[in-house]
Order: sequence, then structure tokens, then C-alpha cells
Amino acid sequence: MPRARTRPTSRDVAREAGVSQAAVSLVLGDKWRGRVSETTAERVREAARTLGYRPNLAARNLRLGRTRTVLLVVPALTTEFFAGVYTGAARVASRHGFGVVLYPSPEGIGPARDPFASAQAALDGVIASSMAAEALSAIRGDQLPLVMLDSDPAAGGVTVNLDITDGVRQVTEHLLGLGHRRFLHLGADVPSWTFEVRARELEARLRRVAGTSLRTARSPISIKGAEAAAEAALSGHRPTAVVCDDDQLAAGVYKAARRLGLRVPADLSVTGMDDLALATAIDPELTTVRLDAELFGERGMEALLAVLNGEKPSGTSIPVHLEVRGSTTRVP
Amino acid sequence: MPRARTRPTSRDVAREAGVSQAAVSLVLGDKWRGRVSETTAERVREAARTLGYRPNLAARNLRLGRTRTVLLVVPALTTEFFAGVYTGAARVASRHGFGVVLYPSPEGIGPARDPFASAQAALDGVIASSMAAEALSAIRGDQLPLVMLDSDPAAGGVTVNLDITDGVRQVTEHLLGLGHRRFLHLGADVPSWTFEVRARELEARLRRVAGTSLRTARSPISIKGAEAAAEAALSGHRPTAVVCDDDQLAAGVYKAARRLGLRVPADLSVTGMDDLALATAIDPELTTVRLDAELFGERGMEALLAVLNGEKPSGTSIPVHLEVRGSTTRVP
DNA sequence: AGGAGTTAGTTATACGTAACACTTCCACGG
DNA sequence: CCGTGGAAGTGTTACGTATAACTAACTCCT
Repeated sequence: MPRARTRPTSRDVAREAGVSQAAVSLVLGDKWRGRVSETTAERVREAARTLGYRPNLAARNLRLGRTRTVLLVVPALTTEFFAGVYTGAARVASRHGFGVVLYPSPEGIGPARDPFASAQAALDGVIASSMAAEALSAIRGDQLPLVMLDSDPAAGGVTVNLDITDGVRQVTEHLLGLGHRRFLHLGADVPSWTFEVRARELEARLRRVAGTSLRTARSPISIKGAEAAAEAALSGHRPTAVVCDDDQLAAGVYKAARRLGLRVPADLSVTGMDDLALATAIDPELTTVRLDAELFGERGMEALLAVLNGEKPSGTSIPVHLEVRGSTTRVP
Repeated sequence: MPRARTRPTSRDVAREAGVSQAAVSLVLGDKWRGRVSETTAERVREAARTLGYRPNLAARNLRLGRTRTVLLVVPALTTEFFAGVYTGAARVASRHGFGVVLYPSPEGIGPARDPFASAQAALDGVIASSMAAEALSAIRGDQLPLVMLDSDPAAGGVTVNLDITDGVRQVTEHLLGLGHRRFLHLGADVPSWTFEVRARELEARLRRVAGTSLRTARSPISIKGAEAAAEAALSGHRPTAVVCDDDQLAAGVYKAARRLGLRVPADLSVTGMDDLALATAIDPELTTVRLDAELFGERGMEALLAVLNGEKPSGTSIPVHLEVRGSTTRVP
């Protein structure tokens, strides 16, 4: 290799192949049919190969006025769930020649005031998950195409949601069918629409059944936090079933129960939500609502691609499924 | 949309403020001291504010020939560990005005042949974690600045590693101190340098102690896989302690032990590695080597920034710490 | 034979920014 | 009163690409 000083440009390829830069662009952009002969095209490709040419994406983005890059805003990446959402979104994106860059909002990383400065990339669109309305409107201000995950469809905009309402239905019917009447709801202490929905729906469903009682406790989403919250809540009231907003909360309930000498499920049935790996690691395996995080991400990305395509996709709802395992049983 | 609004450019700001585009660039680029008066500068800033001006990153990247974006290549994002690495790397990056884009390699997403086409961004550098040598050399071919995580320092290049050797030392000393002599090593069935090191180091350490036996089993990194592998391995040989390459493997061992009627730790001590949330969710809580994933990511990013700065950082090793919990006890 | 149509290209330009080189104005020292 | 130098800008260019507009040669039809 004689040079290797600076990366080769399309002009270098052109020189090597003995054609104009425009011809290189045509051939490598796959828009050469009928414009360049097969032999010349092959010569160009060969030249590009020997020089190790890679198109300069910054230049291409500038020229085309679009970047084929979208931003995925997630509340946290520390659990499998949003990692799964990313994976699904990135898979679909990659299939369409798009890249996905992450912005773990809001307290996570960098200046929360400006997601777009932090994600250094130039963006074509945004997928925002479970965001506070305030942060959302900041994004809206930039009037980039936007798809919202886990957000109130009534607020307008394109939304993709898991059918959480149906998940809560499945949980309550399962537990009511096992004879449970005294419930504790261990909710997530996070101001997010999806958690409000869970609380509302559970309350509404139980209210319809005579003789039920429901108490509510809240905890940050962590095993340790849930353990403390559950221990406090279980010391007074004695429910026969605990419905948790998240598998991690359920794991905390297991630990609290053990401390209090309660056996799961003999003395206490427990349900979770998400179906993380954690759910089958603990003993007994957790009855939980399986949320397909990757599918969630895929649908979100598909919706955004549709928006970018000028379509107006209708709100999508993704079915969920109750996995009945060993943590729930007939009331004693 | 009322009208097809196109985003304002620095020229629009210039017109609004009654100055030249060059002046705008100077002011907004914070390079105006002594070149533009304070009053004019303020006028420019005001104009930018009212127009909602955002610099076009594609244009800036093209002009500057650098993107302030780096690629983080991770084997999988499905567990907290690499999510943590990302979080740490992104935190440091953001502090220096850099963005981080992810490439979950290799079978994960998109055409594994070309990480750079998949991550649509133009890149300044790469942090590659636990990669097969083959994929690494493909990256090297692009001669982008590269930092390797979890890779053999002897192979050359800039590396940042967790001090796994010391972690294994702590585990073996702990178990030997408790009187254990018959071991099972449940290794990860993944061709990665870091796992080879664990196996070698464990073997070497035990060989030095008279009267020890060590058997090895391998499993893919998943609870289910580990359960099966452990059940098979424990049926023949009966160790008193199982050393696992990963907390998820340890969780699988718990399940296998339960199936075989073995109590942890009374009949079987178990250790993990990583200290995921999982480690304290299972009962008894797992004795495991705490790896600080976020610190790992931070150090990796710092090393890459140093390389981009023209420095030649020496290989870094990050200390690890054994968390002794309830899954290990004195041999019966 | 004379255009119309096709093939195989080339030339020129614009995308938005940063920065170099240049100009103008003015104060001030000798 | 001229020259010097700093302050406060402006004009211009280049980064590498994609594409619209143009050209030149050939083929073919009537």
C-alpha cells in the first residue's frame, strides 16, 4: 500500500478506475443500469475493492439531507427489558439500512436537557419509551418524526403499546379463579403512563367482584426496594395474593415473604410482569405476564419507518400472555 | 403541516442577526473572543434562539472530518452486564461531547460481515468487547482507533481488562479456606479469551494444592442451559463446590441442585461471577465476584479518548472483588 | 440520408459548516 | 502625518457525495 495517509474518496476510486467521480457514485449507489456499461461498472467495483474504499457517511448524509439514523430513548438500560426493545428495534432498522442510537433518559447520562446534543448523531426520527410528558414535549419541539412506546394514545401522536390492560385482565382472572379475594398491589414508583394503567385496571376489575379487598404499595423498581416495601406492606394487611408491576418487584416480595416466614405459594401467591430471565431463576418459578420486548422494539421501529415513509400508522397494540408457573396456587 | 418548513441553517441565523454566516459560526462555535464584539455575539445568540437553530451535524462532521461518535461492539445486550458497559462508556463519552452507538455482534443483528454498514454512523473509533479474533481483524482492517475489552493483552493493541485472574484467585482461596477439595467448574461455552483465562487460572491454582480434584463442564450462558449441564455433571461426580463463570450459570446450578435433592450451601457450595441483580434475587444469595460493568465501560471509553488524543495508553486492569454471601459454606 | 432514440458516460453543482485569508475602521505612538 | 497594530468583521473555499443536466457516439427507422 503506497498511500494510506487519508481514507480514499470516491474521487480516488474514479482515478484508479479511469472514470469520473460521478460514474463511481452511480455504480456504487447501484443506480447504474443503463447508464454505465457492465465492464466499466466491474472496473469501478474492483478499484473500490483494492483501495478499500468506504463512502464517507457524513458527506452522504449532508448531500441526502437524511441520516438513516434514529434515536431510541429509553428510561434505563439496566434491565433486560429495554435491552430487548433496543435489540428488536435495531434488527428491523438494520434490515432497512438504518442505525439506532440510544439515549438512556433522563437522569442516566449527560445533560438531560438536550438528548440531541448528547446523541451526537444527526437524526431522522425518534422512538421514545415511557417518557414523562415534559421530556416528550421537548422532543416534539424539534418536530422530528416521533413514535411513542408505552404512552397514552389519547395524547395524540403515533403510539405503540403492549396490551397491558389485557395482561392485568389475565392476571386478575387467574387469581380470582384460584379463589383469591384479598390482594396487595405492589406498584412501580415511577411516573409513567403504563404503570398508571396497571393500577387503574386492577382496581376497576376487582371492584366488580364482591368481597374483594385491594391495598396498594409502591416501590422503586429494584429487588432491594421491593423487599423493603413488601415487608412493610405485608406486616399489617395479610393478603393472599400479591400482584407486582414488574418481575423484579416480585423477586423482592419473595425475599420479604421468606423473612416473614410466609411460603410462596402456599401462604402467598405472587405474580409479576415482564417475564425476565429472573422469573424462572427464582424458586418457585414466577407466574408472570410475558411481554415480548423485542417484538415491542420491532413494532416501534416499523411504525417509525412508516412515518418516515409518509404514512400515518394507526396505534398498534401488542398482545401479551400470562405464563402460569409455580408462584400462584389455590387460596388456602 | 402548514408549510414545508425546512430547518434553519447558520445562514438564516446570519440574516436574522444582520451578520455574515462566518460570524455565526464563530459565535456559536465559541471561538469569537477578540473576533466579534460582545453585543454582536449576543445578537447572534438571540437570533439562533428565536429561529430554533440547530447545527446540522452531518455538515459539521463533513467539515471537521470527525464525528465525535464511537462504536461499541458487544456480544449481546440481553444481560445487564453489557448494558452496564454501555452505560459507563456513554457517560464518559457524553462528558466529552461524544456519542456511542452500539453494535451487538456477531449473530445478533444485521449483516455480521459489516459492522460499520450496520451502524449507520460515521465513526471516530471502536471499542470492541470479547470478540473473536477473526471479527477483530476485520475491524482492524479499517484502521480505526481501537480499544479492546476482555481481550488478550499479548495480542497487541490497547486493551482494558477486568482483573479476572485475581477474581479466580479470590474464589479459589475462599473455597479452599472453607475446606473444599472436590470442584466442578461450570464454564461458559463461548470462544472468548476471558473464559479461557478463568479455566486456565482455576486449574493452575488448584493443581498447586494436594488432594484436589477438578472436573469441568460447559454450558451456553443461560439459566436453562446451565441447569441441564449441571444436572448431567452432578449426576456422576459429586463435588462439594461448583465454580461458575457467570451468575446465570450459578442460577442454573441452583435449579439442578434442587432437582437432585442437594441443598445449597449445605450439600453444595456455589459461586458465580458478575454480581448481576440475579445474584441477590435467588435463595440463598450468591457468593460471586463483583465486576463493575459501568466502570469497565468508563475505562474503555477513557482509553479510546486517549488514543484519539494521540496518546498511547498502557493496558488497564480493573480490580474485582469477591462478594461472600450465603451460597458458600464450610465443607460438611 | 437525416433525425430520433439509446448507450455510456462527463461536467457542474449544492448540501451546511468551519476556518483561513483578507478588509476596513480606528486609535495611537513617533 | 504616516505607519503600525488590534478589533471586528466579511468573502471564500473545501469537506465528499449524489444527481440533474449535458454531450458524444452509435444504432436504427423511414
